[in-house]
Amino acid sequence: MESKIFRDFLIQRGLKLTKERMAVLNQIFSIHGHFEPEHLYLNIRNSEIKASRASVYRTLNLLVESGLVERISRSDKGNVYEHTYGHSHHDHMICTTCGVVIEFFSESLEELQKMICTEYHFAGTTHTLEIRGKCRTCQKRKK
Amino acid sequence: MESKIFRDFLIQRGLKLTKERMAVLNQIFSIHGHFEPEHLYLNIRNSEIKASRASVYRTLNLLVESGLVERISRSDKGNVYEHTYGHSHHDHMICTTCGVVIEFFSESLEELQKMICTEYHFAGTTHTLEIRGKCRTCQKRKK
DNA sequence: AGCGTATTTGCAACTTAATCTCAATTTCAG
DNA sequence: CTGAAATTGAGATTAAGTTGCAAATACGCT
Repeated sequence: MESKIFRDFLIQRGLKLTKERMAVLNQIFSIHGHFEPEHLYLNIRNSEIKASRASVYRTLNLLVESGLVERISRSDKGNVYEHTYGHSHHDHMICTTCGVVIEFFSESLEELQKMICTEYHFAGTTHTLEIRGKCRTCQKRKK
Repeated sequence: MESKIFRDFLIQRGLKLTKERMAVLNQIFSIHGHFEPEHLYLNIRNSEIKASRASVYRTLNLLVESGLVERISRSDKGNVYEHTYGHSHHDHMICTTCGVVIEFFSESLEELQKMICTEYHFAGTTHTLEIRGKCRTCQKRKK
């Protein structure tokens, strides 16, 4: 469970498990899909246990370091994150017209990337692939 | 030649070809590889024909719209761009230890992405693939 | 359970990249 | 050449995210 992982991460670093940190963690794992820090902060403002903007950002950074959360892109309006625990690796297609995000995964793509890394003697650990274009709906809408 | 392309782009949009815009264009195409807007601005400050920061940023956006320049990533410290004219498509491996950027291209990777797009009924136009990890040198350096 | 201390919090001030405002200047079609 | 429309530069502004610091809190120790 994610809170156990986070707790262990904090202990191992000599950090403390505060209610604010738990509030941020819970809020993130109650969100389905992607989120922006500001949106996250607003949700927390309206929840039972609150946390300041500073704490939200600080906790978010800790969560990224712990590996529970990943920053998946930087839009013109700040970062976009998603939680990765219980959420296997995937890449994104982003519609430049309506902004919809389609998640996809391809084993062949992963394999191919591994091969390319080998070829370049590069020890790849993570990657981000973002394909931009038009989603099915927006293609139709275009006269 | 890039200045002709830019000129045509401007005319087609009813915009004007100013010396400041040319200065930005020339500076960008004299840079080999990647650049950051602030760095670009500083170079222009020291060149023959100068342009203000505002003009540099405005021109940069126009160049991206014209397709001559591409924004390849958003680091913690702002955006990174590169010119694409006379510079065929490629992706990047970024060493998380020393920051070196390795450019690579794989036809199979491109093909595979096209297939995936078809599968998802997505009309992909551009993509960015960034593989992070350790470069050959940093792997060796690691005891 | 209570103590002591190192960590954390919240607030507001700050930082940094990038955009905007607007008066003065420049481009360029006619 | 002329004049309308676009552009420029300087500085103000915006917005995301970070930081300093005094007060509050978590938690190992006894």
